[in-house]
Amino acid sequence: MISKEEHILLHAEELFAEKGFEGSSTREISKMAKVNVSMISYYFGSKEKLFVKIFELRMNESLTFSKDILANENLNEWEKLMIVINRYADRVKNLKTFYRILQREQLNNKNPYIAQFLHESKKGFLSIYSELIDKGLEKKIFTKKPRIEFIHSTVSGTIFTALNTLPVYKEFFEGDEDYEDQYFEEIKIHIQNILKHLLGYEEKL
Amino acid sequence: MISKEEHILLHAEELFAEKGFEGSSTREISKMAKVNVSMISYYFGSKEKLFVKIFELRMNESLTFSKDILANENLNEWEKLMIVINRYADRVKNLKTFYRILQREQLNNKNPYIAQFLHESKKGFLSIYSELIDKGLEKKIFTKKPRIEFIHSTVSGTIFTALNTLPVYKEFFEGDEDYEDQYFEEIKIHIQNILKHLLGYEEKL
Amino acid sequence: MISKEEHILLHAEELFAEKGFEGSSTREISKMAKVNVSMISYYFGSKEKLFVKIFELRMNESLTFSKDILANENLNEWEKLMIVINRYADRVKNLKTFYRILQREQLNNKNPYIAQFLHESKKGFLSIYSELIDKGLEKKIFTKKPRIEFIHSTVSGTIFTALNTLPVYKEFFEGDEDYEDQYFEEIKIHIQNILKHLLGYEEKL
Amino acid sequence: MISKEEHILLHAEELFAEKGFEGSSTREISKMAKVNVSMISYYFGSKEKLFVKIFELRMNESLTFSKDILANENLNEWEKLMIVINRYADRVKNLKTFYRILQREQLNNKNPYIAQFLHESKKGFLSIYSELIDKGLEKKIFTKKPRIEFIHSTVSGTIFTALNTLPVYKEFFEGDEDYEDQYFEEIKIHIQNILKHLLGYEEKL
DNA sequence: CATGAATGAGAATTCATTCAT
DNA sequence: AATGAATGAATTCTCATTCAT
Repeated sequence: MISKEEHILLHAEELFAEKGFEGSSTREISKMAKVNVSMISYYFGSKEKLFVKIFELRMNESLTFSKDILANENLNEWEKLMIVINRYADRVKNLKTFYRILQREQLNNKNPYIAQFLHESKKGFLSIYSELIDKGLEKKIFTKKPRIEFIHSTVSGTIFTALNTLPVYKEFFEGDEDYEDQYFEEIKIHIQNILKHLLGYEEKL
Repeated sequence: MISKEEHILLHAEELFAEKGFEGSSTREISKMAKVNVSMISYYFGSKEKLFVKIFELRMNESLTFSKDILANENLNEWEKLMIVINRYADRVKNLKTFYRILQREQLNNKNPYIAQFLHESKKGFLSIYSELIDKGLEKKIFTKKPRIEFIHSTVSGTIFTALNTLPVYKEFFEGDEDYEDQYFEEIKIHIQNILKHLLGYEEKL
Repeated sequence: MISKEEHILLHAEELFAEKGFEGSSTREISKMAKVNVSMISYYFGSKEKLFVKIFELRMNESLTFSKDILANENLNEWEKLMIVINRYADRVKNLKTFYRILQREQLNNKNPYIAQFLHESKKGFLSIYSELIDKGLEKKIFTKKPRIEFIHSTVSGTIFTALNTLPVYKEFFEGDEDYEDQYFEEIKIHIQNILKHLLGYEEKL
Repeated sequence: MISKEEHILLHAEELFAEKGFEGSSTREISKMAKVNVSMISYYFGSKEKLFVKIFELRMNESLTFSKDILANENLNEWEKLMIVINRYADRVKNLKTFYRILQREQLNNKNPYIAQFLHESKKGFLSIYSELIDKGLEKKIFTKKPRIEFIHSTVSGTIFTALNTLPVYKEFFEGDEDYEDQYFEEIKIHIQNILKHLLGYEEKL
């Protein structure tokens, strides 16, 4: 059974994704969640605190996301990198709603708490890429040393642009109903292909 | 000499970039532009019309953007592609402010006029990529046929993510004051590198 | 105990009667009703909806007004006609405030909903007059057949002009404080007198 | 050749008739008259002074209206009364626009100058009716002495209600395009008929 | 714990008028 | 004498939040 609080939160996430923070009114949230307006202040303190709560919820879900992978001794660096990126792509696809909010917030830089969050999260990815690539080079799995920023810009950028532009792609290429799912699978391979090239990685037989 | 109308428009662009459409109040715009609040309605009709005006202004600036390049008979497809992409990257860098607004509007889909604009603009890029790549393949300049969507996702995504994440990169890699300009020059080469790989293009000596 | 909503409505009616819709500001209404300005939007949605609400309230009060009289088998057509007109005159006198608004709205034709309302209401009176006079002629109670429009113009016109011009009459003829009440009683007899003449009706002994 | 001032005035009259004083903005007036907004303040001082100017213009046109008739020794009182009333009806019909404004202003009582004007005008009619009826009774042309207020209420009321309700009449009785002109001619006879009855006047052969 | 009526600050816009030219 | 750009007061309405129950 879902709690009333969570119920509000999920509807709020949806509305924030669609209309942004300022564009979403507490009235509309409360109408969608079919609760009284005052419930938002009651449960979360304020509209802004509700917003932050959504962030915390989703971000915490992915906190332990990569640590275990990095620590796994049965995987080599290329495999680890692929798992991190594939999981990331899946996550973005599955939490479309939330990642819309996140992208907007990246542009906003308004709420300092969230800004900090995003900042750290990005630095986290940069560290992971740094560590994996350095180790891979040491082990000679990788033969080229690219700028980490480029890796990040291309990986994240490709995933998010794919997500945001999908409807246009679908129309332009007259895709069927499975287009989206297929596209997201193939884009992982596309990224993998690019990374192989950038890192000079050769799959062994 | 800059007109009062243009003066307001430029300040509005800045604020919209920073806080979004809903997040920017006419009061604040007028305060920034040091004019009376009513001037916005007076010159533009409404806050929304001002917003659209900014769009029209910037988009019209880039209307004839690519047509002349495609028509140029002295360039081969690879060269054309590079020029289109490099110009795009430069433009995004130079009009940072506007492209923040544009990115947000991509997420919003609220104003139907602007939504249409963006939609067409994207389809325009897809056509250009399609045409150039097909011709390049015909002429055997390119040896691989990638999905056009992938090209678009990666090119646009890399540029925009670079733009948005630059402050984080700068901090993480302790970049100096020239970091930004250098980064934007190098990212063009990075994209070029990826495209060479994806298209199977080999530079002739 | 009167509700806050009704309280606002009554004060608004008064102000609308005095100054018209456009001439009455929400601020002034709220000041008169001693409530916060936002209460008007809160309770009624908008100033205009409040206005329409007043109309609906007063018009609904008089909906069943005439039907029961027309159906009464113990009254002849002359008696029915007199009751309809006398009730109308009384109503106009008792709801002076509302009928000021109504008269103005007749001149305005702005709000389509209200325009429709008034249109139907007038057609209702024309039907009643038509029916009663035709039946009265059939039964030979009436001996002359006047144009229904004339009956309507004269009956309604006399009542409303009396209402609007009363202060002038009172001053001109130096009426005492009972002048108004007496006048309204006598004007009913005056109308009756005219109608007897127009319909060729002879009271039987 | 019409002056610019008069040009504005006529367009303003039209708009005031349609939307009332508060409902008509100087911008709209200026747009209708195809002049700059500031012209209204420039020529008339203010919107309100323009409004009063319209009143003065139309009222002055009818100032000498009745005096000459009353003084005419070749007409008896009944004939004079008929001329006064017929002219009034014609005037109301011909200056529909202005009389819409006037009727609204009767309900408003806002501008004290205009209120005074209307007050005096009505008292003027009451005097004329008084004088003519008293003299007619002296001369035994009239055999009944009605209340002057009733005469006024019925005459003015019938004319104005006819004017305002004509569209409804036309629809209800499916009148053709000449309906309005015919109606206004017949209503004069209708009023004459009523007055004969009220004054006990018998036409001599 | 939960509600919903009520609040007042702030939003965008329209308005009549003024002022420099 | 005439213009039109510019003004700031006032308008209606929406908003997040509070408070009594």
